[in-house]
Amino acid sequence: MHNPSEQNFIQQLSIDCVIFGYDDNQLQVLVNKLNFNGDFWALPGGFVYQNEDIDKAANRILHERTGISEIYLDQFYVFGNAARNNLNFLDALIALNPQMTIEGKPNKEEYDWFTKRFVSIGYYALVDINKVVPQKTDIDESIKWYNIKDLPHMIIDHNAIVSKALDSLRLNLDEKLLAFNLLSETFTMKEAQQLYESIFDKPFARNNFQKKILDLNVLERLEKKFTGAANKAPFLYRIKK
Amino acid sequence: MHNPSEQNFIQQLSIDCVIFGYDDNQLQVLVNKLNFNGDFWALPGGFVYQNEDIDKAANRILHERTGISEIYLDQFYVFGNAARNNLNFLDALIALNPQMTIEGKPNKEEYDWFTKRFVSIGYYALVDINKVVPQKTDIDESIKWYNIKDLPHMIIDHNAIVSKALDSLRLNLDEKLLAFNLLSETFTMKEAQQLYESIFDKPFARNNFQKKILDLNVLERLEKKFTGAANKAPFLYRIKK
DNA sequence: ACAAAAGTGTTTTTACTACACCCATGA
DNA sequence: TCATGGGTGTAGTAAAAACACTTTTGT
Repeated sequence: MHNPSEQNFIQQLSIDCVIFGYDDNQLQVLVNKLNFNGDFWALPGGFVYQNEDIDKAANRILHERTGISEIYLDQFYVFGNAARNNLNFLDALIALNPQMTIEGKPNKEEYDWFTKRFVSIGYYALVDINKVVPQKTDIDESIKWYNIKDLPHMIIDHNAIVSKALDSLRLNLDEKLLAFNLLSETFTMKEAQQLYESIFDKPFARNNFQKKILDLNVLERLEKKFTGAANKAPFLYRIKK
Repeated sequence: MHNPSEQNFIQQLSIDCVIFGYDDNQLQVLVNKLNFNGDFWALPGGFVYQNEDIDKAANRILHERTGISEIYLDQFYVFGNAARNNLNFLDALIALNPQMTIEGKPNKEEYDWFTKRFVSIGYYALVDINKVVPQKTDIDESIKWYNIKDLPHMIIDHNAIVSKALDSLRLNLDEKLLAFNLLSETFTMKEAQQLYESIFDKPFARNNFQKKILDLNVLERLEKKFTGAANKAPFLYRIKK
């Protein structure tokens, strides 16, 4: 685990990323499991270099974890409760990881920075799940997509951060036409509808949905997609360039 | 000027407050003029104690400057460009304030913390301008209300912070019914309309505005307000408890 | 021919806007 | 009685939701 003070990071400031993907008709969130004994999950996050814009830092973290850049990314909230520190997490960690102690006590110097209170800026990203190869860092045992309705219990307030990210996504969805970032380059209207339904967790009327989306005037209709099913083949769409 | 590192503040993190009031049919913003030679204006701001929630810190800063608490307060954005520091400000300051130098150079130690890059959390507040007695701190020469259309040129990105705050206010206005925080406890429909018109900088139709606001079902109608004018007396309204 | 799912058109409802009228008030 | 501004009702318009029908596809 890196000591941010050694790396010219801003102290006590972190960035947490809620990376949304879409698969299996459900919203998915990228979560890593930490590389310690015990089950500790966390959102991908990081710190801000002294000479780095916070937006750049969020992009860097995202690129490290997903391998892609030029992804949609939006700052949505700052989590800054005074109680927001890693003390509980460290206690649980120490109990299960005796190698982290010296004569039964945690190595105070090494973990001092880490147990301080952190103010964390929340960013959410929307990515095409097929273009992403999740990347572990050295503190991760694994990094995987989890259905947003079935997330593990994460450290600190990371579950609450996901909730708030989803609220912000819903608010900004229509305004910024950003849902399509979650789909592959071409998609059918039904896929778009199912995506919207999974984000808002409610059904939409098929015909009215199509009308509403096409009236946005941002999609172009391509060829039909023949699936072999015994029914009318749907058109494929793509975002207008 | 306080050195935040001496006061157990989180380093390189600040809070800037856009305090909105309403007077003279126009939105007003509380701005202080700094207590140095030269014309330096800044938004009321401050820092976050190690053991203090960021929301509490914003409330504390607001209370210091306005004397009131339980005011509407909302975090709206984080300003975190790497170039966001006080170097330009300090240069201008030094040029006009020779007493701040030692043998022609600024006292490096004293201003070191101050010239670092700061990440600032923006909060906006809505206050009843009549209940506020603006409070100077020791770094202020004055603190005054300025018409939002006629703000002075402020340090760093403070003018941009006000713009962003106004955008957020407009977006949240209907949703959170918070405009009425800017009015005194009882008000006429015309006053409410003029407030909305000043916030959105456009006219509303009188009858439709009344219908829309009353349909929100958050106001109760009180007695009439007789002004002595030769016309029908308007009703007073108050937010339902 | 049939079921399934896609495309499209029509009606209904709702919300918003524009226009119009009447009423209270004090000079 | 008059001008002024406030309250309210109604008609028109546009957007959203509900309903209905037709077309394409492979078995």
